[in-house]
Amino acid sequence: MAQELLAWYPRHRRDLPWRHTRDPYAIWLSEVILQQTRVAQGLPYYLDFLTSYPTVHDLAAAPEQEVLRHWQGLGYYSRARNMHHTAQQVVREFGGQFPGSYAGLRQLKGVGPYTAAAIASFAFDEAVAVLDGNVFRVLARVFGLHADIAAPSSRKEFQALADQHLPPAHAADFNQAIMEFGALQCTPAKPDCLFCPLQSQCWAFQHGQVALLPVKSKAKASRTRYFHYLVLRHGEQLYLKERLAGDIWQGLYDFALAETDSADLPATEVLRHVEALGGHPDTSRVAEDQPAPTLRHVLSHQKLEARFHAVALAAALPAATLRTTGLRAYSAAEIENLPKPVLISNYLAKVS
DNA sequence: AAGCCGGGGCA
DNA sequence: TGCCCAGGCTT
Repeated sequence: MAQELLAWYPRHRRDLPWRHTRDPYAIWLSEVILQQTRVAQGLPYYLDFLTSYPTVHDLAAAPEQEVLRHWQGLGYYSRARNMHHTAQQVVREFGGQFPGSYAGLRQLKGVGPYTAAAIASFAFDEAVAVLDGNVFRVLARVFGLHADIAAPSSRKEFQALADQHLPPAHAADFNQAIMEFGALQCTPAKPDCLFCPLQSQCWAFQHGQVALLPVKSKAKASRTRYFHYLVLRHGEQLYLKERLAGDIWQGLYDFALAETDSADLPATEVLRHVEALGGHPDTSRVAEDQPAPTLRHVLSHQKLEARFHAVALAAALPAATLRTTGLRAYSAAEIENLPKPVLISNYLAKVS
């Protein structure tokens, strides 16, 4: 298998920027960005990060909020927070040098089994096999493995197989090759079996089970949440707050939020929430602020139905409210520079 | 082992 | 609508 993949790779590989470097920092950056992310989506972010933060020292010196703003739209924001934390750790504890082994890399926050193996093999030629969604799929089909790839217990079986087939002298190329092969040839749907170099040795092809493998148990259904945002405006400023730990979008900014179990929130309830914040609506403007736009937003595990209730205030919110809620008035220019969930960006684009 | 954490592209 | 994507952290 390794021989076929190593022959296939140079003829089909995509020309991607992180394949032209041995710099562990650049490779680490690309791997963190590409976790659960398609190449096409991650590529512009990789270029932006490398331009904005050419070295690990630059990234470590940046404020976390600025890093999150650059990450805006990529999702899984803990990746950005962990990445920033790790940059500071690498500078402070290792003099700006990344650990040079799988075991050392594995100690870094946000660097799990996949990413450690990727960096160790790509940057340091260490003979450790990567295991990502592509590798799971290729191995399941070629070797006819029916273990549930969503179950943590089946990892050992796949990892052993990958390690066994990894040519120690060609670790980097083999890892790149098998992932690229999964991304381009042995795809989830409609793989190109007709012109596949592994056809003669592929268990799934020989047994007509390509479409049945890999086996993956279904994720449980996601829940629906109803967000009622109070878009409080005073003059030319809007009130926003930072989202805290314990829920989605930690570290990003949104509006004052009332979450209920209904898509509707009567005007009297909106008013009650505004007054609870010490806000006094400018009654002369209430009419023009209706109706409240609704945006739907789908996450991997939640469906959000968000209604944006715009309220013009006759006066600024009291200082006590700002202290207890974290709300603050921002100008449009300031808001542009805050890291925000795509849902909030979409709303702002819609009303501006 | 299970739950949680985004967003986009595609059939 | 459902599935997948160069996964990792917390409980």
